[in-house]
Amino acid sequence: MKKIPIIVIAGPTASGKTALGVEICKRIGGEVVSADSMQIYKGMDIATAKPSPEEMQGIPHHLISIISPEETFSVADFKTLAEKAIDDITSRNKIPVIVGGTGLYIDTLVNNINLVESSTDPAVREKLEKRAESEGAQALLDQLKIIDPEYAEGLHTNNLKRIIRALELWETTHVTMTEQLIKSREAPSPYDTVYICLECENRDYLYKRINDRVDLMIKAGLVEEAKKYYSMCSSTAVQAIGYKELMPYLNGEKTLDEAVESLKQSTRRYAKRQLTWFRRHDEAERLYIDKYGSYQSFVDDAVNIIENKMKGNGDE
RNA sequence: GCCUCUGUAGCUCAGUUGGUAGAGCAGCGGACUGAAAAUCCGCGUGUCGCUGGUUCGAUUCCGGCCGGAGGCA
Repeated sequence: MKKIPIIVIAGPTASGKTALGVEICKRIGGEVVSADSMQIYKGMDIATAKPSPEEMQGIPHHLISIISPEETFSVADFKTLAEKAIDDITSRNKIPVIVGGTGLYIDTLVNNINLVESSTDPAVREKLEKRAESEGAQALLDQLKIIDPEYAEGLHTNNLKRIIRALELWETTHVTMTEQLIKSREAPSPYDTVYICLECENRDYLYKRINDRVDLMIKAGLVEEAKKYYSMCSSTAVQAIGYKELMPYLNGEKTLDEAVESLKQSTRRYAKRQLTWFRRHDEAERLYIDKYGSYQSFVDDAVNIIENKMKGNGDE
């Protein structure tokens, strides 16, 4: 069966993925599929640095601002929606360009990780959380050791979220995490992927871009946006970097400057984690954003890589 | 000008009765399968201001110099 060509533009926050994605779409006839766990939410525009209509330059963008901040969202939801978007795009003879910084979402989609169905249950999760409070995380980990020793082996006692998730998976489906890790990978990926990863040789360069962008967000009205949306955010949406860091200021516990500093720091740490995630992709083509003399040469390089790779893939 | 205090990690500071040093924060590395902008794990990164002296050995004691803070004139 012929594989579907897709392009991935990954990289840390503030590395220029959005702009590059649009440029690539213009050159090769593509449409953007956002792989961003927070841009998915309506209204949270400034905090998540969503592209404005002008920045989109007429290129269709999928999976941005499609669900309410009150709703929860997960990788599984993302995969379903992204597959639909890809079908839609390819049916119109356009190329899907996956742009985003949520590594888990991207890899789940691209590698066609098939997650077991109906494996979440808020009630089960809550019950496990309560048990962890009364009995301690170690008790849960001990239980997991009996159910799924292999997976439990790699978990630290402090990693309560993962312990709970593994137990939840078992209680709702009687599939162990170890089984899911294997089964989920059995189906081959339907995609021929050109994976481009934005990197930065000098970390300070990226950090400066982050700091500057946070300052711009504040000027653009991030504080007002936080007041408007923070209280209605679901357990997923509250995790966004931007509002929670400003709350101490809005509650009078910190000055605005202090809150902004901590917002910048959270963003820098996030970028670092993203870099770690994408670093493991040996197959990805890396573009170092601080190594180009002009924006034009940067875009040219990216397009060249894509065209060469796609030609190569087509020959196979 | 004199007196006092002070100089140790990127920052704030501990400390060594003389055997080249350690906390917090910052930072760095890693993991990641339905919360992932989340969550978790690991790692001191150092001319102890400079320079002489005493000593087997000085970041530590003594002298001088330089920088900083305060006080008296």
